[in-house]
Amino acid sequence: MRQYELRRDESGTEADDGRAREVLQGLNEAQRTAVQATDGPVMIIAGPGSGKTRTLTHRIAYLIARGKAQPRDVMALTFTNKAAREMKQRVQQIIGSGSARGMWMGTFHSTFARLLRREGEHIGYTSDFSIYDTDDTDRLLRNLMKGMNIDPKQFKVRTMRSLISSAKNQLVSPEDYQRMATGAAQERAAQLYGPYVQTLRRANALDFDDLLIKPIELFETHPDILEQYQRRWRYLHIDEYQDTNHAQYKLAKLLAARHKNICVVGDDAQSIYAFRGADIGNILSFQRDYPDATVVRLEQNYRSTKTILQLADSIIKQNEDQLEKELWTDNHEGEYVVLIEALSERDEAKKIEQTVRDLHVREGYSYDDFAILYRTNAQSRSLEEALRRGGIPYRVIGGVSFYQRKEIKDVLAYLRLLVNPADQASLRRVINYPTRGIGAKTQERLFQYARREGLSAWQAIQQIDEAGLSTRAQNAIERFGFLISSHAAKAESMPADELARALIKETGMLDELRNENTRESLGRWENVQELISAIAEFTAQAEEATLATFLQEVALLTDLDEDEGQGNRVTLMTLHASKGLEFPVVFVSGLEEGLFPLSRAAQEREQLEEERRLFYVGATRAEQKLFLSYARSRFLYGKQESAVRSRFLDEIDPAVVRTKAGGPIKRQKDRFTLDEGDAVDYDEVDPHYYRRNLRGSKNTSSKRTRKTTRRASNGSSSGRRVVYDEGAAEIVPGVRVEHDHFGEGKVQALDGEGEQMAATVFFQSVGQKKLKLKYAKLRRIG
DNA sequence: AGAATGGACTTTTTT
DNA sequence: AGTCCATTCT
Repeated sequence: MRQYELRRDESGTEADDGRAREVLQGLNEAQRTAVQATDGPVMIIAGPGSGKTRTLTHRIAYLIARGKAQPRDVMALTFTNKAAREMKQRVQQIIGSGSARGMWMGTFHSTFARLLRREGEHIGYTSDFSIYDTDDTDRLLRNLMKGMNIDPKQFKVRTMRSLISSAKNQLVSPEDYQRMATGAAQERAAQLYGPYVQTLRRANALDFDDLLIKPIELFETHPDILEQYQRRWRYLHIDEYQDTNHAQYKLAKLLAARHKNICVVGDDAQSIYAFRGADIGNILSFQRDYPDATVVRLEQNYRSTKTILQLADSIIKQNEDQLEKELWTDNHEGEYVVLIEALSERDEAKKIEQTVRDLHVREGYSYDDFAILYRTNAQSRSLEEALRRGGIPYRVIGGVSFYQRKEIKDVLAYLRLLVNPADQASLRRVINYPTRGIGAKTQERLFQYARREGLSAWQAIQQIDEAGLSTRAQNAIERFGFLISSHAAKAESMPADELARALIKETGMLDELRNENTRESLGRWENVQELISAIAEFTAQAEEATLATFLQEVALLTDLDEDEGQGNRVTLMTLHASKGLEFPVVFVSGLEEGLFPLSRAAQEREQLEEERRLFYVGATRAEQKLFLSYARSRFLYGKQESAVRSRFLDEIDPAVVRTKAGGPIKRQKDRFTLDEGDAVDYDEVDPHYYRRNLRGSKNTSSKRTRKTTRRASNGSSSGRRVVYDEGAAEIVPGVRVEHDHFGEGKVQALDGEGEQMAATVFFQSVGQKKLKLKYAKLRRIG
């Protein structure tokens, strides 16, 4: 594509028209309509693989090419930082380098963090505020709960956090929430909400929700500032609009109110973040908010084969809530979608690994053509093991990312404390790490003293001699105070990376890691070094290159933002993380009841529909080949559990799916009929049945329906599933065995390893016995 | 103060 | 299996 110089002062000339025409090249009719609708509100309803981000990008380029807007008039809000980066690069590719300068592109969170850096002082935040992630807020909440005698066993911290979070997102104040809270959990959350907000405030800290609601507060209390930004951002673009929450919706509305040049892109069928407060209603009601909106549908799919699209369509058709949309593609028919059936999660992983290897060797796919998707992060383990065994390079996205690692968070906490001494969460985190003689008791006294005197913890440290502590404790605290303040004093004169290095060195963290001298501790040591390089790199090239900015941006980074990166590797990630990506070959694994859909989600229609959309998202990541897999038993939470394959497999169009052997797939209903011939109805089966513990038969659910009781007790018939595993002993829970003395019995459970392996067996003659396999000669029968 | 040990409990997705 | 907690040991 030809490059253009940006000529700011010649907008509207013929040359610019030519440039604008070029921006439209390679777009289909619908995409062009969306690009050219430059005035007023626009909603683009776009299916997967329809080039929606591309359309948005070209629209921005078009606005500039046509002279409708200067780069600084444009704002684009994306789902990930990476998406923003790519969009910026694309715009520059299309209309010339440097042409995106001054554009605000980024996620909602990073964009409004930036805004608060500039304007936060108007509502009482200095620009070096700390951003608390869920780890920090959970700690903080746990402390509050302790102080208020709320039992964390009865009311989980994460539950409290998410209740408070949704109240915040709904813009409900602590006072109002106290009034409207119903039920024990909500009432507790209402109790915590006020103190929680105050603690954050005192710490000059913001949580993720604050990054959105504080700007709203700012705009509502300072109309002049709002107007200034309304004037500036004349063109507002929002990608993945179906995943915006109420606060984001409100922000968009405020900013667009003046010019109404708001362009949103989204797909209601891909809304998968309701648990985080995303409101699918935002996209469904866009036309109500902007009655004169231009609505464009992007229905042509450029990504997937006809077969894959047909499968995806058969999934999403099952949902009641959706906007009308007819997806189609010019692509090839493609191959059947393949269902991989496995006996255990190890077996599943092995079969996936073999398939990857096979396609790599026989069909020449490169490793980065593959993505393996799963519902929960815990599932990556067995897949990783299989890939490692097979010598296939891979990378895992999500899970514990670099900036979530303990050693990194520790260092970051030190640095945050330097920048923002009010930051209480960080102070608590590092005050006694590495251990320096400030134990729990001393800390408690310190915080008590601070509270009594109405001081921040940091202020209390400054005057610790008045706190009446033992000399030893006092000295330890003074030393810690000096450690922080002496380095904070150097912050002005020293480059951030050097400062970080000096501080870390003096804390003794590095020595401790080195002395431990294990592979893990050396890895951690390297991570810390890497962090210091990252700080150096950031300060060398960022626009606002302060340590505070670094810390804020780092808090908002995700694994997804990482560059595709080095090397040719298979990608492993959750279905959620796969949003917006595409791969030639995709595996959707773990299609089992209770896992996908998750058992909690299967209860209510709305949640079940979200799971189904998640399946839809996963399936539509695939360009050429799609594999679905499930295992008949799975090792979860320390136990081997049996599993029934997912109801989603029954919902998909059987005409496009084949088993690995090439045969048509059998429907669940055919396989798991009861003796009487009744078909299995998912709604009637106790969900616990699916995840019944095969070992230890005691804790089977008491709330089984009549049908399932009958089914569970009827030994060898079609409903019974038994755990097998390749290479595993013949003796596994569920099999019938024979013993020289006791006769026939059934294995209930296995435990211990190697020599110590013992089986709990129920014998008809003598009842339950626990026998060491080494001594008892058990023979498997049947 | 801090390390070591044992028991209870886990059971989702993430900006 | 891993984590968090309380208790006990050093």
